[in-house]
Amino acid sequence: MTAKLRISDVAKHAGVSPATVSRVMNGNPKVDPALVQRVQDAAAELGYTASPLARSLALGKTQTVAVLVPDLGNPTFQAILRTLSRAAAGDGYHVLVADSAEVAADEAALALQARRRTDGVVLVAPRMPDDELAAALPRLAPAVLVNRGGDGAPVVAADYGRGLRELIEHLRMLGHRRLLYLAGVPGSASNARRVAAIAEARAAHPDLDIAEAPCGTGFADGSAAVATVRAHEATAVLAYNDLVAMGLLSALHEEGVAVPHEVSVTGFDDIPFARYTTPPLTTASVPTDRMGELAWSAMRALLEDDAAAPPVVLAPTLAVRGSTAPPPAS
Amino acid sequence: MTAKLRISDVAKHAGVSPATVSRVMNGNPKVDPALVQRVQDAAAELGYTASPLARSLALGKTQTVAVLVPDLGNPTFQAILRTLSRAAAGDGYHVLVADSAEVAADEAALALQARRRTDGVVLVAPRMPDDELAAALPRLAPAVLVNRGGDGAPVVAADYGRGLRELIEHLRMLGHRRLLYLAGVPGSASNARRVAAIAEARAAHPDLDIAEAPCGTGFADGSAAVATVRAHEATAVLAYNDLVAMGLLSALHEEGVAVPHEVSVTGFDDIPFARYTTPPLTTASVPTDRMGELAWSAMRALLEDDAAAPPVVLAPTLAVRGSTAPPPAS
DNA sequence: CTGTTAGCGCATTCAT
DNA sequence: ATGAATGCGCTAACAG
Repeated sequence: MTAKLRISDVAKHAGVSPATVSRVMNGNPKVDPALVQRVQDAAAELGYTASPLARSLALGKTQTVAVLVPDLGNPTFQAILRTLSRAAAGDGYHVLVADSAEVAADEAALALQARRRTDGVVLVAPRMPDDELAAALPRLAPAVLVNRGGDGAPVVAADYGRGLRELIEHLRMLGHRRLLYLAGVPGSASNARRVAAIAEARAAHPDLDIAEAPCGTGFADGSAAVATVRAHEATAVLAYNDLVAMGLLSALHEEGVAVPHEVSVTGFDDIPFARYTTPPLTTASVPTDRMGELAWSAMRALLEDDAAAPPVVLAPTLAVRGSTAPPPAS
Repeated sequence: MTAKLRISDVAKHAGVSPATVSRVMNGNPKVDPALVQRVQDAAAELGYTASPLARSLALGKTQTVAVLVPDLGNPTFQAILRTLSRAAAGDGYHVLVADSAEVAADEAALALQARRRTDGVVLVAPRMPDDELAAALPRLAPAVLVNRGGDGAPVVAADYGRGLRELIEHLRMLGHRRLLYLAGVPGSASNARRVAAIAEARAAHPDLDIAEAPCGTGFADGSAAVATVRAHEATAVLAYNDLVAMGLLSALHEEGVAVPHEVSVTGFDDIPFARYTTPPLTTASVPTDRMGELAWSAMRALLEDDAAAPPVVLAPTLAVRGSTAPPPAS
């Protein structure tokens, strides 16, 4: 009963040719209603479903897209994958995931490989150098870029610079003048945007003193940065992202430093856990769900409408919570 | 140069037959070394790579497995997907992901559909009823079950009952006698295991008073349970999982209830964020990474060794952190 | 060892 | 409107 059925089996059972069965299965309008019925009955009776594999080979389309992420453990990428996956499923597409495990050197090869089994690929925050990306893009098309610029592919990104600017402005309005930025990976595009935003803020507000310290992108990095933070005279800390902020919050708590009473802390991304830290984290909320949806829309446009979607840059929104407050009276 | 190359193109370029090219590409040992070289050169020169699609159709194998999860937003499933995906990639396999969005009624269909494009499917904590699962399994084979029992498929699971027992024992040793269990979804297998463990504990320790209250599985549920918790006289709360515990911790903090001084709280799963809550969460650490690896091993065994792996039940380990302490002297 | 033939399962010309 | 042939791109069985 679970034997593999071919289209010819159904054809015989219905007393028609394989071609007719194919037409019926694909809803081809120019078939005799009577035959349609007979074929459908036969198919139902046998429990037949066309082989997606054979179909893919014949049609040249797999109804599947690949999504390449640097790390499936990163909340931001998880959120994007989740919404993208659901949106794609809504349109009858499947998703093949590839995790480069943050090894930039493997990305291009992984993407190419995944692309060959699919109709297109979504590159989420690819870490590979610009020239490598530019070289790979033509071979990957149709492709969509998330959180990374590039030529030859629609882009869906968040405006990290703007997010940090708003965070800085928020702290400034609270009265903070001495800030400390805990940087992410030096080479990354996201970090560069933030650094640029800091430069702008300095120019716009000469009374603002913003120091920068190397840090990292995870809990442990934030936790380890506690010494640096205490050594500085800053009254507020801009963590690279929520993970770093959470690590810092945790370490600060252990050392008995009150947040936000003695020092304010901000994150970035607004991951689901951000609102449940102690105190709840003030952060720049990146609309990852929307990004996942838009990335799919862009891909679908390339796939079906054959038209490239215009670049989309989403503005993070400020989420003010308990980890920021006016600086201590001193 | 990016034109689609067929095997025949390489064959002509090398002056051999397509079959020979195929043999070379697949490392067939019985080919003249000279020809091997010529074919490899030709392939390299043209930049040829065999079409995975055509290969799949001819071989009847896709080198891809499907992973069905109830929710890509759940940290536990994310962790399993992550390690599973990397393990599979290590063996040259790809992963197709399907998210049922917690709609149990769609699971079987989704799994079947995904299975047709792949060589096997890993069902992670499927929510569908037992009879439906039993009916679907034969059609899904080869399949691997994670955190859910079933006939006809290798099982990789965590011993939730044991985890809760250890948590209870930990609290008992601390001196707690009145506990409150915040339950998950009533119908779920995971919840049933915990409830059974509670029954055992009651039987073993008559002096233990363990109440149960319906709650849920997310932050919001835990947060909303704060009223229930305060109404009870319990000195310790066993949250269904870490998310519930975090929501509760947060709400408790807002209401000025000191943890663990006034009340102890335990979680379950040990998600990455558990050690960064305030206070850090005492929880039963479920080895999700190991589970992802084992699930892949089981699948690979079915795929390549054609042998079913024996069921594996992993014991969670107690992670004692700051959210539990002896009950208040009262 | 190598080339030729025949599928894998389906969609789609092309005739009728 | 339907059936018969042809191709999608590759691998395997079969000769030679």
